[in-house]
Amino acid sequence: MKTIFALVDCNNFYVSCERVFDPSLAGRPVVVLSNNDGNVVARSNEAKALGVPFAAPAHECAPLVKRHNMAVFSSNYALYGDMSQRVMSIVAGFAPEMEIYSIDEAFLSLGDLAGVDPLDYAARIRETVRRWTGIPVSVGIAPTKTLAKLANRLAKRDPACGGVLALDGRSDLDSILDGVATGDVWGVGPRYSAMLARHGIRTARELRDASDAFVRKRMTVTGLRTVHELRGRSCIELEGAAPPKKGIVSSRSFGRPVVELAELSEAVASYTARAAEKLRCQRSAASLMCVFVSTNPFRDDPQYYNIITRRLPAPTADTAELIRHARADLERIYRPGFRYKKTGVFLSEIVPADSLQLDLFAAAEPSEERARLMATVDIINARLGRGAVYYAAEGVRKAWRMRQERLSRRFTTRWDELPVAVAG
DNA sequence: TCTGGGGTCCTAGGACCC
DNA sequence: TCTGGGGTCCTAGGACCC
Repeated sequence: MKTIFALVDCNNFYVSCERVFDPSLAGRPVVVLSNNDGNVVARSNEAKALGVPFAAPAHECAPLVKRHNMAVFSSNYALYGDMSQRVMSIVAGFAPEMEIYSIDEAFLSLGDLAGVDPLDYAARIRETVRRWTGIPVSVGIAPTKTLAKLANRLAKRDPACGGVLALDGRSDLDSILDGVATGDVWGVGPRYSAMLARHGIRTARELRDASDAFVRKRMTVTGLRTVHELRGRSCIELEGAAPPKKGIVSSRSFGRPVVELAELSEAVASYTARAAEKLRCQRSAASLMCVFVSTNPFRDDPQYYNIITRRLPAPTADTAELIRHARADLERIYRPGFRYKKTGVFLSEIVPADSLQLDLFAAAEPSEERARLMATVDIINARLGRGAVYYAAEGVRKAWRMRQERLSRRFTTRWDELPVAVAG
C-alpha cells in the first residue's frame, strides 16, 4: 500500500502558546523574542502583516510596539515545551506512526484510513488539537515528506483552505509548484536557491524538472533526494525515536558584558551542568569536552575568541567532574581586560553510559554512589523545576544571566504560576 | 543598551598505509 | 623522459533544518 504522509505544524507556535493563557492577545500583533531578548523568532499574523521580518533585532521593533500596541514576550521554553508535549500526545493518537520533527511539527504516516477522505481526517486532527489545547495547527498531506511540508506551507498561506491541504492526486500540481519559490522547498536554503537562480531555476516546478546529473553535481545526494521527493517518489523515511545526540552544546549570551573570571566561571559551570543533564537524559557519557569564550563581534571593543579541547580520562556524565575540568580549561583560555559576551561547552565523542570503556589507570571505577547522586539530582529538578538543586560553582545571583525582561508565567509547569480565572 | 541556540549530513583534501 | 595506485581515516568547511 502506498504511504501517505501528513505534516502537522503549529501556527506561529510560541505566539499561540502565549495567547492560550491571555485571550486579550487575540487579534493583536504579538512577537516572541529569542534567548537574551535578541531577535524576533515568532510572529502573529498581525505582526507579519505589519512587516516585522523573521529574526529582526528586538530594538528595531520599538516603533511598531508603540504605534500598533504590539505585545512582546521573552521566550518561555518551560511553557512551550510543555504545550508541545500536549499537542504531540494528541496527534499521536491519530496515526500508527509519528515522527516528532521539532518542537512544533510532527510527520505522520497515515495508515489505512478505511475510506475516510484524508482531508476530512486532517480537519479532525486540527479541530481536536484546537479544542483540547487551544493551539491552532495546519495539516499538509502528500505522498512524500517534502511535498507534505509544501502542502502545509500552502495550507497556511491560503486562508480558504481551512488549515488543511492535500497534494496527492491533484491535476493542477504543476501550476501549484509554479507558484512556489525554490527557497521555500524543504532542504533548499538561501545558498542553493541563489545558485539555482543563476542557472535559471526559480520555482519548485523548475527544480523538480531539472536533470538528475545537474542536481547531483551541484547539490549532492541530499539535493537529489529532495528533487525525487518533489516528483512524488518517497526517499526520506519517517524516523522513529530520535537517536542519541552525537554532540551536545550548551551556551548562552550574557545579559551584559562580563569581564571577571569569577563570573565567567559561574556561567561555564552552569552550562556544563546543563550539558551533563542532557547527556544523562539520553543515557550517554562524553569523552571529549570543549570550552569556548568570545567577545561581542557586533561591537568595536577589542575582540577575543578562544576554544580549548580536553580528552577526558574516561567517558563521564558526572556534573561535578565535568565542572572541575571545564573551570580549569576556562582559566587557561581566559584573558583579562576583554568584555566577554558569550561562553559555552561542547561535549562530543559520546558513548552509551552502560558500556563504558574504563580508563586502565583510573584510581577507581566510577562509583555507584556518584551515579545515584546524579540520578537523584535529575529527578528533583524534573519534579520541582530546573535549578531546584544546583552546584554552588554555578553561582547564586547569576548577574550575568541572559535578559528575559518580558517573560510570561510558567502556567502549566509550576504550581505557583498557575493561570487565575477571575469571575466577572 | 541592542544582533539566539542547538543540531545533522555531505564532500574535499590531506595524512598515512600497503 | 619521467616520477604507481588504491584504500581508509580524519578534519575542516559548507550546506541545511528548527
